[in-house]
Amino acid sequence: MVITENISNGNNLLGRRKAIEELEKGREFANKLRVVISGGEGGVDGEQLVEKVLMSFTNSLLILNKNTGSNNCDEVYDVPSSCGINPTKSEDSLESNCKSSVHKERRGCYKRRRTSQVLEKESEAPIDDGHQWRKYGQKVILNTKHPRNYYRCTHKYDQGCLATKQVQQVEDEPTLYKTTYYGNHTCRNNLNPTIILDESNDSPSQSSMFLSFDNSLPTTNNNNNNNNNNNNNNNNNNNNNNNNNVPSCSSNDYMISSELTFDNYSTHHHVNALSSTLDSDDVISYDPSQLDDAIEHFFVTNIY
DNA sequence: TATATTTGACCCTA
DNA sequence: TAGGGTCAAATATA
Repeated sequence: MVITENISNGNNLLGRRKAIEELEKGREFANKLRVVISGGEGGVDGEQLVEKVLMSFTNSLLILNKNTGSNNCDEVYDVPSSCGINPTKSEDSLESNCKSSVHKERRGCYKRRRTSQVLEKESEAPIDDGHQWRKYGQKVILNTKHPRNYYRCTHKYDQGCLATKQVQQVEDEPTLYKTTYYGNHTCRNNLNPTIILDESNDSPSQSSMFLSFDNSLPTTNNNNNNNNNNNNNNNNNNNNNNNNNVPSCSSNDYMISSELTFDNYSTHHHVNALSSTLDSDDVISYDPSQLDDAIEHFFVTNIY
């Protein structure tokens, strides 16, 4: 794998070299995994390979993050204690729970989110990111012309997914919408890769996508769930023409922008490793011709 | 009928 | 204490 790096503040060459080694390992494991998946090689534990791949990527990111010296974005929201979440119940039945007198007394007992772990994105139109959102509020914000819209993940109650987003029209550019994402999607839909592709933009410089390397999310232990997820995702695909997933910022999340060419994409998307922990100016450019299909497939099918 | 949206109220945090 | 995030009843929609 040829990797050209433009990490402006990544002066730790040794660390970067290690990162590259880890990425190469990841590719190697992914290749083996591809063989396993295709049924060609018996006796090889696919789950172990997945874990190795994830470990390689995680190590790489740790190294890169270490080089950049930032450590933010470790936030996970607290679930409001007042509204006991029972995943076995439907959302509405849970909302009914929340409508109980006990809950009513605790109305508003939420914790205001801290300001970290956010991802902001501006787009010509409200982003259809592939997740199912439910609007729960609208608020006029001081000194703004347009109200701010509040959305939560549809699976907040049935799966305890705490991801939320806010959408607000940009004042200066009425055609622009600023979408701010908070929290990770923990719902099963999130097994789609966390990729934001703004295909509406012709200019590569305006397009970006977001990949999450968060290996804390369900992987091999949820094979059954994964299958279900695939079904869910298919359903979601039906519901969403532009199935872009919502990113959320964690220590393992990376913003990818336009310099990486995925063969499966008609447009070119460069890798601009803008992570929660990397400075926005930090760029890792990968030689597109060297990107292995298996890695790509891995990204698309397993990450986040 | 089920699900989603609207909107005023509630109340936590800066 | 004002502003902003969330709740939840009312309403709309499929």
